[in-house]
Amino acid sequence: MVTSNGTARPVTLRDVARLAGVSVATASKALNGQPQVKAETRSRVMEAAAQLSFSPNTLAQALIGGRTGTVGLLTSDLEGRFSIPILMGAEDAFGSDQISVFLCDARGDAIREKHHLRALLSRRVDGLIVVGARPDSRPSLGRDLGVPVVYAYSPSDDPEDLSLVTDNEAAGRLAVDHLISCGRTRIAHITGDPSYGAAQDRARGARSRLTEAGLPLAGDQVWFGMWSEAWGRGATRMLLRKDPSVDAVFAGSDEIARGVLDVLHQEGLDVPSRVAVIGFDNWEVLAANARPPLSTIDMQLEELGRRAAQRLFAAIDGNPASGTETLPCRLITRESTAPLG
Amino acid sequence: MVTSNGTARPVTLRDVARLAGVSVATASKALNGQPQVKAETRSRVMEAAAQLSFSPNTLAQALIGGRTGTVGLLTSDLEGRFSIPILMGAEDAFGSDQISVFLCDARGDAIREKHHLRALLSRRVDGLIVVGARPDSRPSLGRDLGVPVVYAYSPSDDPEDLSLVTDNEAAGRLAVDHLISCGRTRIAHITGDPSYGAAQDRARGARSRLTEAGLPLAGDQVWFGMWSEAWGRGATRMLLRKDPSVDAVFAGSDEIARGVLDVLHQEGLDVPSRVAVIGFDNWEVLAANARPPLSTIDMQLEELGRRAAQRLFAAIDGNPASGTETLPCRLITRESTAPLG
DNA sequence: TTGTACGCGTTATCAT
DNA sequence: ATGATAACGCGTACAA
Repeated sequence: MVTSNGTARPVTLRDVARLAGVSVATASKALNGQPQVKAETRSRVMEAAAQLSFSPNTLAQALIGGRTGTVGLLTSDLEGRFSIPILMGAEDAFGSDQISVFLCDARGDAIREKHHLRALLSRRVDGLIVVGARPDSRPSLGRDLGVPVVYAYSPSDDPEDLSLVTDNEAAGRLAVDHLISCGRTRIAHITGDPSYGAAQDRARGARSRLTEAGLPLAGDQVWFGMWSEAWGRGATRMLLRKDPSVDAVFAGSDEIARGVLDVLHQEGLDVPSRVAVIGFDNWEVLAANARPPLSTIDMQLEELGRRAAQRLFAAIDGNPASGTETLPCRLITRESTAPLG
Repeated sequence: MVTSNGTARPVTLRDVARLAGVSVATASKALNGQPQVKAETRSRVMEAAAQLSFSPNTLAQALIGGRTGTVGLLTSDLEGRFSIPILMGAEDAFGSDQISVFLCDARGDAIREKHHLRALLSRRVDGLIVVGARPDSRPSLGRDLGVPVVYAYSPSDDPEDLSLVTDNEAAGRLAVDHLISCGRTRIAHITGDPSYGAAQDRARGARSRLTEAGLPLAGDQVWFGMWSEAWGRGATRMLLRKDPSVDAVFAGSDEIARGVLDVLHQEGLDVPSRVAVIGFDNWEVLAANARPPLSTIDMQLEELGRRAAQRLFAAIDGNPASGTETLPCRLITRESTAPLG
């Protein structure tokens, strides 16, 4: 572990100044592009810096400037697949702006979250993004943290906070709208855990679009259950028994959709000619590799993460916002939905 | 954005000292549990600190101590599912030791990686963990970074670096061993991209275990292809045509295994009574929800991440290691493998 | 054009 | 037991 100055100590501006034969102040000015420095001096300093592969100690800079150029990303559920794209989008947006990201996973534990929060604040992060595990509201971190906070995916329960969420109701409308435009008239909805606000919102959107079109809900009910493939299979069997005439299924997740497809195959009902199926999440591995490839709704979570980063920027720069901002979902059409033959 | 001291400025030790009516030096000692301070004074300081909800500025501490208590996590592929568990394990191990983690995603781009590396070094991280996207060797970051580095999943191409990888050859042996112990004698191997060292290693392990047992490789070849469900389907069809007597399939990934299951169902071959299937990765959503639930190999990536963190600790504390350390995989038995009726 | 001096917040050393 | 002071690495107002 020997650095370029031949010791274990990192290279400092003093080392550069000494090598260039100037004072630290001049070295600082030269490297920071201040105009009041002779061209030849500047190049001598730059050369020295390069030779020692000097990189300024960000901590010292932060201590002066009051800004650390860091933000905290507080997630409750890294394992779940929803956090990741959001996190990627945010990381991407920050990375291009020279901001470094502290990652903290609270694992759904409030104690651990408090702990991480303290750590982040003592590191003087310039702001925080809180990424929830599920699309329901979560407790606010409070109003007086000293740094701006943006909530993504899970909105804060304090309306004064700024939250960014996906528009689940519109997504439900979108899915059903697509099935209708494929000429389907016997549309069913199989979805997951009814305690999820998102499940309710999507169902409401689906119902309202059906009503608009004067169409019934096939099976006469929304099939709530669990977010699993197995439930998709079970619900489909019940649905087919109750209403064999169904010609389209809107599934609340791609996992559920995979279960739906499985049973439709077993029953010899072709997709999409006999029954169209649309999923939710656009979880590529599941959706793109389904047989047939699955049409689905994309929540554009990476975009949500990017947007959260932008909002945080603005707040850091003194332009805070508040309230809940809703982002649209996008329809992805693959082969599991098509116009009726 | 008003902090507890009534201004926009974070609370400093001076504020605490003033409120407690002591000097900053004494306040510091009191809060840091130094013995040479009167009990009553200490409690007065603690109270003041609590009242102002003071938290020490880590930057200033780091500036003195030379240690920042931060590490960089440099990943090349956040999207891929292999980085996440490793990252979780590392974050977990660090979190419990008061270390904060900078997350950087290079997105497989060497330029971006260099960029992030510079940023991390200028933030004076105490160490780095480099998480690769695929289990093949990758270019070393170099020997003279000034901080210790641990490579996880993708080993460094410099043997002087410390790398932690999974034992793919042993994993291949393990999978086949399990199928043999289920009484299977016509075992085939369908796997992914042959340019992956891991694919080759697993295949080698599988072959060597078969040879030991005096068993042939069903289908007379390893079916290399792609890491996709579709390839699993295609390869299985070819396999069944070439060798209908096959009674077990070792799939190189759970995705491939899902494709295998799909075709076996279509062909009316029951799993596991007629054909046993074992996957690889223990990707829960795919494996646990398969029909039937899939036996598979778990790479214990979270443990690998934790281990990487430990090794980095040791190196930071002056006990560096080097070379490649290999971690074992674990067999997960579910219902897709069982003794022959 | 260059150098000196101070401050950022904290800890450690040395007096008191 | 407490306080004044230096030091960490850098940027910047000010003096030269």
